[in-house]
Amino acid sequence: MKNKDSILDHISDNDILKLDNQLCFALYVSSREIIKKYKPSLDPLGLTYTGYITMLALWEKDNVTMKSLGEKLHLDSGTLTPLLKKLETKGLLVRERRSEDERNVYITLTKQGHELKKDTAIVPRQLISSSSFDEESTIELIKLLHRYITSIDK
Amino acid sequence: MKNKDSILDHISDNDILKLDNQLCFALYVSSREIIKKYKPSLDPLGLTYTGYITMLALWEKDNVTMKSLGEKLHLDSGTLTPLLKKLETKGLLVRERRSEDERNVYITLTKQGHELKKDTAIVPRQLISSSSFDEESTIELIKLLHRYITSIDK
DNA sequence: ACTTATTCAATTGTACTCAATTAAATTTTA
DNA sequence: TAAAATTTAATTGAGTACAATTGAATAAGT
Repeated sequence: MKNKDSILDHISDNDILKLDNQLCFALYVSSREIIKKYKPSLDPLGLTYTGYITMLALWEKDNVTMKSLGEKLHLDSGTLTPLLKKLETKGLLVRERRSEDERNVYITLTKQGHELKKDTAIVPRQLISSSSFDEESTIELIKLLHRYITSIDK
Repeated sequence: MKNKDSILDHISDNDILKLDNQLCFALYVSSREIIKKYKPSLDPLGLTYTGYITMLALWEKDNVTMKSLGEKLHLDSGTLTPLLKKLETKGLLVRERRSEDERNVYITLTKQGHELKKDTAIVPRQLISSSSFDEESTIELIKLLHRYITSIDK
């Protein structure tokens, strides 16, 4: 059984180093540009981008350990500990250790944290409606990215 | 002429806030995860990820102003000034103002900067060959991302 | 020419992001 | 059960990102 021909077999050093051929660079730019677009919508809510996606995760499921939250968001304690402390200070959530296993920190939304969800629903709507990228391509792109993340995760 | 039905017309607040429906989150995770994958390849070269893409841009075209380099990389002076100073300290490039317009800082690669290109060509090859994501999808993904970046830029 | 506006890089301050280390709690193993 | 290994969060330090401000140089307007 033959291996399929790979692009790598024929591409020159010069071409393989071109910025526009790098998946990493396309992801890097896209990610930073889209995060910038969120700022005007998030500022009035008092949320940073990282705070925003953390709240999205918690609105889906709170009363979770920091570890499982970190796995969902692909963030570690170095990022999450200070971020969650800030969100706690803002009154959106509570961090607590429980006697069953004192190592874990459980994150639970407060009433205020739950209530913020209503005001936040306009955020993705604003983003999508101000975008000139068509819905079909957006859905296709999200699907491809999920497949990519699954492949890179292992 | 009727407008096409938009997903936004029917989707619930709950669904539109789901993490897995957010393009921004898929981009955010993909970008950070792929950058992490580069670290083992870049460490031996003494390059950070940002230093790496900066060198890619300069290997395509050096003797450019910081401004035009920043536009290519979507980075501003707050990020580039300290980064370029570090790359200059490492002997990879030179930063200089010219009498024709003292506002601009021109970036030029040194001999050492040019020579690093040879050793770097293995980096994207290592990444691609260690990836379980197929080439066809990768190319498709890059194309979609370029279209997306073009659309978000304006 | 002179004033005003613009451009560009540098600086400052805030907020991540992550690798590596530390310390406490729990689990596993001998 | 006592020692060793593992798990979990917190901490530390380096390196970005980026908005906002500053200051110098140049361009535009009068």
